[in-house]
Amino acid sequence: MLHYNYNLIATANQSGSYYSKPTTTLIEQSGNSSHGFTTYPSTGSTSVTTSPPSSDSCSSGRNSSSPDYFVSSASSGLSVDQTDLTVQEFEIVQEKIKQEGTYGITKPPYSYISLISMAMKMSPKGQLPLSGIYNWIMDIFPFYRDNQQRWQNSIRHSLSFNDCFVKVARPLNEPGKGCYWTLHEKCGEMFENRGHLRRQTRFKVKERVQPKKKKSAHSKQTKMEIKQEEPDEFLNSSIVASTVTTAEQEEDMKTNVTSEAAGAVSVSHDHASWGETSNVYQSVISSPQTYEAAEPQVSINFNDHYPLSYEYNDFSTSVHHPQNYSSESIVYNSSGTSVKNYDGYQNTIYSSSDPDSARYL
DNA sequence: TCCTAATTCAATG
DNA sequence: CATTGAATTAGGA
Repeated sequence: MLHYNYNLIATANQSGSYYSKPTTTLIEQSGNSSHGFTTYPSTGSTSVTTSPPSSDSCSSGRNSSSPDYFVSSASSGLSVDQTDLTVQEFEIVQEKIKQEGTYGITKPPYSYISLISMAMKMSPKGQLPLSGIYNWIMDIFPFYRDNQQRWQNSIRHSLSFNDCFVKVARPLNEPGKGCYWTLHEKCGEMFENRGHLRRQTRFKVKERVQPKKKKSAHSKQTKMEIKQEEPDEFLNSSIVASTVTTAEQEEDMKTNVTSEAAGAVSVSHDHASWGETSNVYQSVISSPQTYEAAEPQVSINFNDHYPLSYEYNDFSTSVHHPQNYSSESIVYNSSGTSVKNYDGYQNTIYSSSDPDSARYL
């Protein structure tokens, strides 16, 4: 079976790692495959543990040229873990890439939420700066090399709005701006059932209660419910501090995600701007909390987030991308941010608002 | 058809 | 870059 090879190449240097985009090569795979994408081990139906960056598989001392950094159960002949549909989605993406050289210019059938999740899960540390998310998306899905202003704004909105994404402070001695983003340790597989377009339920850590009633309260707000408050300790649990998801926390999560706790609830305020219990509409915003920096006490070099360079086949530079996209290597600086941009890539093949794009998939 | 998740525009810090 | 609001679009039960 043919697979793209995303071998890790240990060529990181002190000035930071970089991605290189080598020439396209297909490698013959037998048995276990190099999947090309990676996810964290899925340990259960309710949790994808966003493991501390320090335990990222990328830095676990494997042979640098071994593709086993990328784990695939789907193409190994084993049954696919139902909780790990992300892997399956990746398989689909890869198939598409194999056929067409790139995912193609069509709009991928994934929501921004799922794109962000994929990018994070694929990254060596499970966390990426905003620019890293942008670049990953553009690398894999050429569609998003257009209309950047629009969708990138949406990405930012998604990151801020959804509790499943949490900020991780940039290590103190690491230059660069912006923080890292990672998945909440207990957001689970958000797209368990079916596609990656719409989740059944939004993952919420804690309901943000509207601090003050805006006048002109709208009709939409009539039908609201009060959801159960999450224990403070849950809210405050550091995402980098706990690898283990306790049974209790599992319960919390389930409750959190699915409950509508009739007649809840004592509200404990740990954020000044959170008002009293009241109705919530869809604008329940996550706490603007920033988690502790990853491995703050560990010596940090610039390669912490991209400890190793890796190269992958250049599916994004194949036949289907417009000519004005040059395929030179993407070089990531110390913060994992690509210095390459697609600014010159404003072709007009698409309108991102083209509702019909997906039908070509 | 309804509920609400997702997207978009855009103001503000 | 990040947060938030509001309006709109759209997935899918």
